[in-house]
Amino acid sequence: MVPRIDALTREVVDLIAAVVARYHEEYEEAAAKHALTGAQAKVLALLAREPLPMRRIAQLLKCEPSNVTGIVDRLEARGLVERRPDPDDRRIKLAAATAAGLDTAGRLSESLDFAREPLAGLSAEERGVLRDLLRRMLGTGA
Amino acid sequence: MVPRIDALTREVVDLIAAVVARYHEEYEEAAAKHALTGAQAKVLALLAREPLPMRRIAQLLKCEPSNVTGIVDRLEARGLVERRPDPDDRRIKLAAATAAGLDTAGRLSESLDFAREPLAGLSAEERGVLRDLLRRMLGTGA
DNA sequence: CTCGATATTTCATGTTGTCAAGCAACCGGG
DNA sequence: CCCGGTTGCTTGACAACATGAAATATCGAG
Repeated sequence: MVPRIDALTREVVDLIAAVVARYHEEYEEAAAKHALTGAQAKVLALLAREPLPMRRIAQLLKCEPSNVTGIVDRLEARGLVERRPDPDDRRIKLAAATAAGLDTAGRLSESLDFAREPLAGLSAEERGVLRDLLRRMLGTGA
Repeated sequence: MVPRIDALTREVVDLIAAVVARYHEEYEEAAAKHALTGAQAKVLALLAREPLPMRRIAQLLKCEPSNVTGIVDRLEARGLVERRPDPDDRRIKLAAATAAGLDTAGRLSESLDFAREPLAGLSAEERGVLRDLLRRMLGTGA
């Protein structure tokens, strides 16, 4: 039998759940401000950094490639993203942010206030401690 | 020039994003183990604590009541949840977990390993520090 | 009793997600 | 070269989730 979770761990898990809920809420809200869904905002943010093959987007989003087709379709229909051929492999289609897409992505990341808001109450030193703890939490992955 | 968000805060935000992504992944996975979707698991977990009016579920899920109708429909079709009349107000329908629902909810929460896995690497003292930092992050949002 | 507010459902619609099937293009061994 | 297997993407059918508007039933105040 698995040992029971102690009260402290339980509380930390609940706090993490609260952080997750709040992060999501703010992310969707920020995306909606630009008439984007969460998934669309995520893809646009990825493509604002560099063009990516459809397959790669699916890997990063942990979903099926056929799903990415639809999301990119909608972004493309709004002129935020375009599909380009890959010069080295004609099977591959590179999704890339257009100028309008880059602009939207920029304004989107500015309105992601999750950064400033909840972390504002912590000192630089405390943020450093938090960073180290989160790093170690994520470090040993499965 | 002073960046809008310093590098340390940026990194903490990225780490939080990673935690959020991982939390979701594991939550969906745990739900899928019991043939539930994430939304269904969430509602079932709520109802395992106490019966709730449809409207209240919608508030807790931050979605429209009409959406809850469908989710509860699916849970009810599988015998995990039932709708009861509210003795005090005949407009209200109380969604309540059945015995089977309570059983599933119990096994579900056991398989939510997010607790043990990533936190296992931290000492009790470190978990205490993490708890305090998260509390303050969520506290007032000031 | 009547009127407005509340609780839920139904319907239409759109987005996200899966899976299976299909097509085009790459790549290896003959 | 060509052939067969693999890879990358799209299409189609379908389910779940989400919203908004409209319908129904009930409550509560005047």
